[in-house]
Amino acid sequence: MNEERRHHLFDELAVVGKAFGSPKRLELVELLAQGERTVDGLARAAGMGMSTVSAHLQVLKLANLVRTRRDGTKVFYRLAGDDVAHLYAAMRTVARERSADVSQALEAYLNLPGSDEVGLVTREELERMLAEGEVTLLDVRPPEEYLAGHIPGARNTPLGTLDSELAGLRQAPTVVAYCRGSFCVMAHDAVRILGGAGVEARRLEDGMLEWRTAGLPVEAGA
Amino acid sequence: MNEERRHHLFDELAVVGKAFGSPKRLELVELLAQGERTVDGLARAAGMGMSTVSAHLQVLKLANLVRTRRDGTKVFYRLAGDDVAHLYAAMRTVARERSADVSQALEAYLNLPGSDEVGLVTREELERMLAEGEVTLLDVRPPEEYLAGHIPGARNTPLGTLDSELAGLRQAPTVVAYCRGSFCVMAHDAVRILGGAGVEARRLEDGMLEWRTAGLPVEAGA
DNA sequence: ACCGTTCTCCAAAGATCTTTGGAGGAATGG
DNA sequence: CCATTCCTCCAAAGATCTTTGGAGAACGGT
Repeated sequence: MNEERRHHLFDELAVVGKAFGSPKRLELVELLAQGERTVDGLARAAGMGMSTVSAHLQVLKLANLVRTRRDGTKVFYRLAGDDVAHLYAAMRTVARERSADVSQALEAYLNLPGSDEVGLVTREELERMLAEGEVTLLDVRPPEEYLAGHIPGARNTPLGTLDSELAGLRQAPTVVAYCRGSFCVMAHDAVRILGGAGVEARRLEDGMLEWRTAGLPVEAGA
Repeated sequence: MNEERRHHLFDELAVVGKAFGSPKRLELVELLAQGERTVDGLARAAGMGMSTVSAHLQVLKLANLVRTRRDGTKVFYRLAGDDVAHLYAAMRTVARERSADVSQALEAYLNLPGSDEVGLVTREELERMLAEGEVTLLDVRPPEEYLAGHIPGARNTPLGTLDSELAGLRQAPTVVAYCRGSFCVMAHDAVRILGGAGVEARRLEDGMLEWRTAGLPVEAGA
């Protein structure tokens, strides 16, 4: 009779755990950590079918990890709070530090051709550089994510548009690129592309997710 | 070709998530957070079959969340590190704060007859009381867990033995009881039992798990 | 009212997870 | 070297999850 209640408690707790137990759902959380998105925005970005995305979002919603907002025919999903982003980030960190499989998979994903880890910039360094105004900060994520929130002072230059920015960047002071976070490949790609075109660029060691969870200021809109 | 690598990364990450996605496994993690245990120690404490426990432990091991140590014919399992206990605690907190179902299930489990939440003691208060030596601190967990680590200065008085301690406790200064943590019912029961026998006891607001993850000193053995 | 858009819900097939008893492996002690 | 203890592995049944296409609901525009 009390045993039952304990089981019920852990059953409910497992609902939250299960929500983090599917790769597809984790991809969605990773995207939602960048800001709110519509269902088909997510489907498009993650390369999944709409029904599939919707089903996974229901699971996240049942676990109270996401909330929704309706605007016309569109439904926007967002994380239910900062604590959810924190939890996701914590899980990622534990996974990466504990599991050799995770860290290998991460390296394989990020270091596609070969390692180019010269000139990493820490958050603290970046803050200092921004305060002194001696940095060109590039947010290389897709525009929607930039609009939903970016580091104050950053300019949105999605990967596809980098080519047309080369001329300007050649004369710029220190160029620093960032993207979603430490599980995101875009800033790696950007630094590689820029380097190949003769623009020396450095990379922020992590990204927007970590910037947010560190409680640093975020700017939204253009 | 790169898409594949991303999927592989999230697949690996989900292995860790899935490990937290089963109620039985969460019960085991809750027990392991108190200290190392043998397989059948866990089976006994959680009321599960040995094969079942062993299977769940393999899942946790595959996710690198637990480690094993062999002593004779026995195999001891323990959490792989403090970060795992932290992650579990963080998940519990998010679940409790976000999900009404979890907090209701928790209340139903803890407040069995009715609420008796008078005289909660915070960690800070307890530290002060311990420093001034004006407290009788009761660890009401089973002996194995007490031996594996307890708050310095605590005396082990498992629930079943409380009756025989009543005489002594009536003369003791402030009595404070604690158990595993905020999802554990034993300290609630202890305060209720003591109160019913005319011993005024207070309860530490959480328990050993939170004490540990706060980085406070832990004493092992007798 | 009707249509197009966006999303949710449903049903069914396929995949994965959980539980179980029992066989088998590892270590110990006689 | 045999018996015992403690644990892991195996196989199979049952339960649960995931994915899918398509029906249908909510909404805005015409």
